[in-house]
Amino acid sequence: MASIKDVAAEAGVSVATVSRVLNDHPSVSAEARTRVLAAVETLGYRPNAVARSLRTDQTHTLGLVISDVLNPYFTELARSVEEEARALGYSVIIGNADERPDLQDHHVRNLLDRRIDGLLVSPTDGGSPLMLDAARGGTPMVFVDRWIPGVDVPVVRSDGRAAVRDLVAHLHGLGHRRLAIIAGPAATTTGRERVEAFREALGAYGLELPDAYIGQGDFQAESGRRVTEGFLDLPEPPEVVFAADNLMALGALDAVRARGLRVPDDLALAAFDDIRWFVHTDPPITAIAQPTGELGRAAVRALVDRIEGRPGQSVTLPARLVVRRSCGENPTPVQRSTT
Amino acid sequence: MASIKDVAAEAGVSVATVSRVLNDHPSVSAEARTRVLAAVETLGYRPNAVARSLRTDQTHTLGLVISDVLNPYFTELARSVEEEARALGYSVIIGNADERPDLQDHHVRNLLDRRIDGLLVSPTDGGSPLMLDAARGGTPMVFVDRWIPGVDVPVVRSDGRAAVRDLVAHLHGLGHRRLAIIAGPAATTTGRERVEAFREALGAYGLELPDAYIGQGDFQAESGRRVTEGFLDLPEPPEVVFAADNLMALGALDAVRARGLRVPDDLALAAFDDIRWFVHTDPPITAIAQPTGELGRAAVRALVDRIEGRPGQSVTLPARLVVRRSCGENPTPVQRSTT
DNA sequence: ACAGTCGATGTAATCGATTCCACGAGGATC
DNA sequence: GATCCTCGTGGAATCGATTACATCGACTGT
Repeated sequence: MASIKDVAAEAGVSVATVSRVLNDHPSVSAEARTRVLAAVETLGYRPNAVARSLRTDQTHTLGLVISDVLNPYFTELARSVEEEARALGYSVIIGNADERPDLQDHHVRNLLDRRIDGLLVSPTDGGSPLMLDAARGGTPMVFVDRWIPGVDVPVVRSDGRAAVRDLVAHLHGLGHRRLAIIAGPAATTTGRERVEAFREALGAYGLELPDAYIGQGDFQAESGRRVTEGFLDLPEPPEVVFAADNLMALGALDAVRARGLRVPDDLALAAFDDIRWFVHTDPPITAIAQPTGELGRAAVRALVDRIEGRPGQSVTLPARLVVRRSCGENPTPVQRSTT
Repeated sequence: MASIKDVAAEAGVSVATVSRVLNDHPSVSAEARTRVLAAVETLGYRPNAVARSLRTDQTHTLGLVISDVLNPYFTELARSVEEEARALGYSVIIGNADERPDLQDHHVRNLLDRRIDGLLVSPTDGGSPLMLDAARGGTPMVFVDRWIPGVDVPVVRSDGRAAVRDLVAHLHGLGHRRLAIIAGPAATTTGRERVEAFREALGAYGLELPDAYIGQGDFQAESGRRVTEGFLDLPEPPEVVFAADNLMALGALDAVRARGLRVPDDLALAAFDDIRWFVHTDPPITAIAQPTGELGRAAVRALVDRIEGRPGQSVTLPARLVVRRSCGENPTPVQRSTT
């Protein structure tokens, strides 16, 4: 592969001049510029990004560590992140943690070794030593969706509190009184927050959230299935299950189906995170939708701000309830005004 | 960030010795090794992968350019690719082409500039000049799922012919005679092949595939919706629609639903690529399942073989039909023996 | 006419690693 | 006791870019 020296030789100039042309530095003669450009063309030369990064100490690359690529919420997030990053002149390297802290650490380390300019993380746990060091250390960082408390890093996320209240209002209106939740890992902020928001919303109606109605999941489908089976085995099973993400909702559907039961007649179902398939499931699933694309874009903007020396804002956007038929028929149209 | 020089100073040895310890070169004294390791520990030193790559001309990185991250088939592929690559000591950088040739070229160029060790591509088109150059040029390359004919690059893919025959047998057995297909772009191999396989299979039953029953899609949901609407507007609409991927099947569902029609009574539906949600859609969707994980792993093995100087085999694995209820009730269990 | 300025260019240092080569000490061989 | 290896080590070149600094010619202003 041709290097800058080859181009310089071909054009009959020094490597400095070639570099100047490539980075369009002002003081290059038109003459030299055309000769260099011609040489670049004939040799099919492309600058070596590795060498360039070593010298400039910039990779123009963002690292994105997401919790699970198989979760449509995170792929949508990843897509919007890449899109916005590209628009701002950055590439993105994605690391998939599969909800495993060890894998998450592996990717963070790998990205740091590659000297990415900044890191976008949706942490799967409360923060390993490595993650905390990275956050405190030099690398610009932004949390997206989930975050780690007590660390001075901007957070871009969505607030589901109001939407959860709307959901509970909807469920209560349909006559449901025994409401259960499939929670995410307590080590994650979204794992805890969604339970708390649910409990608070229930409280407003004088309802309790007994421990038996809090199933411990891990944001993966299999745990949703397992927890739902547990609920169904209870002497007094819940009337509604609220899954804290879409994959656990899928697992819940598997469990209900395996028993030959029906949603919503035997068990109503709602989920956090809306995905396109929820429109076509049997029945269509009531869900809380996050402004995923906007979240991804805002996160990139915040990170690039930090990288380029500007402050870098935390952002919180509201989620909203999308009512479908999985919690009961003839739903009262409870929608929040925010779009 | 600490460099190898800092470590050398801290340990009281030369950088050469530090490098030897880090790459466990045999001729280093136990004494020096422990001193270096201690210095590494106290400084929290991590080798700069950029510098290392520049010197060794190896990045231990694979590029993966996929057609669409929002397509669950490709995310599953990406996941298995990353998994196998990690097991073999490589990282993966994913580029999402969104089914757009220009974006695909952007990512290929970007990956080449980063001097990745090898490239895994599922091309969105017949091959841009850049792609062809890359294939012929030095970079080891392997095609996965889709490929470009006439280029000497190993191909790892799945053969759906037998499964499509099974599908048509199933449909014919249910009494369907007017069968339509939502095709992928003619510029992609999978776009063409699936139509051809379908046509051939129909031929075996003396059925035609008229042009009006071939809808041109682009593997995205919106095109599936549009094409299906066209089918429904025909004076003699088809009885079955076979979508060449899962996203176009989603679009077809949208279209059917928008008209207040029902699957399979008003229109039967089948899809290429099986996904977990197909079990829970209304009705569950009959699909052709690819051994996606195995495909990804085989592709990585082939690519790493090439990178490390071994031949690099093409691999073709069979797909299989999974019958559900979207083509009609009481299905004859047509299953191929292969798992 | 001469000093000063400016624009274009080249030389060389530099980024952080790897690795060839030379060198010195110590042990084995005769 | 001289020679020859072997082993551990350090110095320095190298990878492919960027960029500070020096140089040189031409032009300008007085």
